[in-house]
Amino acid sequence: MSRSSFNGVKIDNIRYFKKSIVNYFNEFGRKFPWRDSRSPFKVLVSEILLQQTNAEKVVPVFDRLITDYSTPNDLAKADLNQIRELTRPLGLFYRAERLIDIATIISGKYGGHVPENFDLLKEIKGIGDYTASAVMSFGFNKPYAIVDTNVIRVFERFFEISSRKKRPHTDKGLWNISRELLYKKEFKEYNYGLLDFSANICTARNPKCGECLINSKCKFNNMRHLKNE
DNA sequence: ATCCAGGGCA
DNA sequence: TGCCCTGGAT
Repeated sequence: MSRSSFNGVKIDNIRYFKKSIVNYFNEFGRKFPWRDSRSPFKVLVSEILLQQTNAEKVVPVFDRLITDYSTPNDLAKADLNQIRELTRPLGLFYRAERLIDIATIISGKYGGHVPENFDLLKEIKGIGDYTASAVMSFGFNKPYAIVDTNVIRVFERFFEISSRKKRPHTDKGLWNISRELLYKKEFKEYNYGLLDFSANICTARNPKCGECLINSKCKFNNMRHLKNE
């Protein structure tokens, strides 16, 4: 069995975890319009819209946005107020500017093509570690691991680890763990599965441990049982 | 009525 | 390190 460690804490059940997450996706994975296409631009737009935002609400906005502005060049030329109007239902109004700024850089500096390079993506203001990784994985079919707060929560609970960082998503150790856990054969299914599992089962509040398929090996759930009995 | 989760920037 | 903005939980 593969083993690793995080801050000195042993991590086991890695194989089991990977496989279970992929299985979860195959059975319960969510369908979203941005998951149908392998267009890096669509993936990028969707990830900007999804930040801090309920995925269900993003669907109609994404459809509209990607129809009216199907390329970075189109979006770069968009009227800010139009984009503000379109994204209004999602809140976080700075996103309208962010979308246009990102499209402008892609349009101007990269000839209208989303750069297929993690570091170049990160150079663009508005794209951080998570978004760059998501674009590489979902948009460019590259086996990049993802780390966001939801993913971290799953790791922390299942493996009973905990980041000491104030901002865990910047924790190098967690990124390393995530890379190790990445199921490289089906990394997309695994990454999507991780997101869906964290959104539907391993939620921040009131996690649905009762219907969780991997609860028997989950440290968090086992500890929970000990407390309640 | 409040509180908290949630990526990335300045 | 606070802030953006809203829904969901308490």
